[in-house]
Amino acid sequence: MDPHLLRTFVAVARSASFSTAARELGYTQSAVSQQIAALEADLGVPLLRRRPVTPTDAGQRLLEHATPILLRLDAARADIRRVSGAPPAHLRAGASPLADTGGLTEALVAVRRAMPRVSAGLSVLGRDAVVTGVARGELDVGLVDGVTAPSDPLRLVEVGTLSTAVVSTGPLVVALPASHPLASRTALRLGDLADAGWIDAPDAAIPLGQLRAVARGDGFRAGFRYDGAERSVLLALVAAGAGLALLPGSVVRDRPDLAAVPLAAPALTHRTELVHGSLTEPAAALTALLSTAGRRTGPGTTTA
Amino acid sequence: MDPHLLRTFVAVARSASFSTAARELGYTQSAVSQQIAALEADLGVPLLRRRPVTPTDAGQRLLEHATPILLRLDAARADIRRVSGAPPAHLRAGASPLADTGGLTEALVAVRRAMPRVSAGLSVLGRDAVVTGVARGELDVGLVDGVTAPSDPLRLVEVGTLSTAVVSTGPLVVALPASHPLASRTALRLGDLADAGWIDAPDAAIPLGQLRAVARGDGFRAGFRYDGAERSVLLALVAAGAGLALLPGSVVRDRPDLAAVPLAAPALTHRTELVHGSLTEPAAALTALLSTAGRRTGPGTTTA
DNA sequence: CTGGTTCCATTAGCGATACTGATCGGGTGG
DNA sequence: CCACCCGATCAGTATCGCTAATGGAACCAG
Repeated sequence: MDPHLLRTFVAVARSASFSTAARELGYTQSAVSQQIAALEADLGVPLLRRRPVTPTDAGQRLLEHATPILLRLDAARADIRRVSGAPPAHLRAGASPLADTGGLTEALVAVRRAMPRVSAGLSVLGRDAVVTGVARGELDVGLVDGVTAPSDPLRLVEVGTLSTAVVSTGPLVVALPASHPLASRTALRLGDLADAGWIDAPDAAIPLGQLRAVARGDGFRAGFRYDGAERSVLLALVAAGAGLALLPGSVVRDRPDLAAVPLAAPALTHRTELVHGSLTEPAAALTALLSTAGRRTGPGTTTA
Repeated sequence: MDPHLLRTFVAVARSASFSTAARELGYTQSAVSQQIAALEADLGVPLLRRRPVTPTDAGQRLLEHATPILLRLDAARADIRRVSGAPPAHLRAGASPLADTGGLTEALVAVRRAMPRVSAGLSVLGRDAVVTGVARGELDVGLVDGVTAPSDPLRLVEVGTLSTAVVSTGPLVVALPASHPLASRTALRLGDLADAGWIDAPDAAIPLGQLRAVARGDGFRAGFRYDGAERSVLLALVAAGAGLALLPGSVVRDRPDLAAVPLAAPALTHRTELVHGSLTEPAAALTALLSTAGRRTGPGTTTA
């Protein structure tokens, strides 16, 4: 179970082709074939059906493990690189689309003022991509948002020794067209809306999957899917009656054709958390500027 | 970052000796020396100080990653073995000392009656050992107990694709000597007891570390440590005034020299959860007998 | 100070490993 | 039925990773 073999196994399974994977990885087709054979010999089970190339049950299981293992190996590398070597001259931040970046932008600018030689960058990415980016060392800090009960931590992808700190929390609102029968309510219960028509907009609103996980209720069926991250487009969809959307209260500006009704029950808040590994020098300056609320640390970790 | 190298690195760091680790692993000392050198060359950093053998900062970081990575690799192996190959003729269960094994013992016996050819076994282990044992495939099912807010899952060691199900929940009680001033109370708030003298008995009572993590309060200092798992000894210690202990209500039998006062706040319950990977045939029979309450599944997993 | 001991590093040599390039064979589509 | 695509297999070779032997530093006893 050499990581090398795992990596090519993942590539083969993803591309459903030995030869394509070989080209991707810079091997010959023969090498890939032998690597897969070695893996199968080691585990004593066929992992792939050939022609067409499809994972077997065992292969599927291995795939589910391989990605996190490879991620964790990268994370270890990145972690070690951070503690050794000179402090880097850049500061790369990542944020999920709905994260509260208010403090971050200011802090980034402030760090650049204090350390003019460091270049700064900010990328907006999916929630998981932010966390894995930080783990891999491609980002120095990440800002991730999500929905939880007020006292619970966000449920992030587990990658080991990352620290988190709460940056801000706020209410959630249901966005409805102004003409909707519930638009005049002052508060809404989620249970009443399980059967409403929702827009599934993973990048522009709270993803319905996350909602189902937290609310434990089933339902929340998507009648419409929006794959962009543009908030104004999403709100236009809501106004046009494509469905409802759950959003952090802070992002819904007053619009005449929309109503934004606070969520009353269950008690859920929108929260953005700061994620980072052991801090490089510029990143430490940044987090110092951001750390207002109480610090918290991932399981099995201590904050320096 | 071959797992092979990681494994010997962990062994060397643990034993603080190249030669001892070599003997443990069945290598020559030379091989171990070369493996460590290879790892250091790969990462570009010294991982160990020699004479005496001590991890450097980078080595320490690597150690924190290596154990979970190796565990996860073992878990992948075990997972694959479970889906392939004949159903095993044994059923190995593990349970943490305070887990509610009431239903389990009956279920084990029932499975043996239904499938006379399977041999059954039960091991009482530490909480983490139960979870890692299940992950590694050394156990087919595990019963783990812990303390949480009523609607929260137990915070288990993260090893990937394990499923969990609630088996039972119950109240928590504070065990006090009968002569204690608070012994006559009908309920106690944990906040009032942060500064009391506690007995830290990780195997015989709720570990104070878990208590601190869940209650978010600091304090709960240990005035006395008991490393056994014998409940009667712990209760005798409490009666003798060595300190307080937090226990699941169900395990404190009436004793004249003891009081067991329910915990009123914060709202915490004692819960035992069933942990398992994909189920072998006998294990499936067992869990079917145990699954009364609602099923729940770990992040990133689906229950079959 | 000296000889012995312990421990890790280094080197030489050898067997195993893992790659490339070429070839084979089966399945597919024109 | 032929051409082609794709994965398996084989031969050959370079590299890797092990053992065995040796080297050198630190430590200890006398």
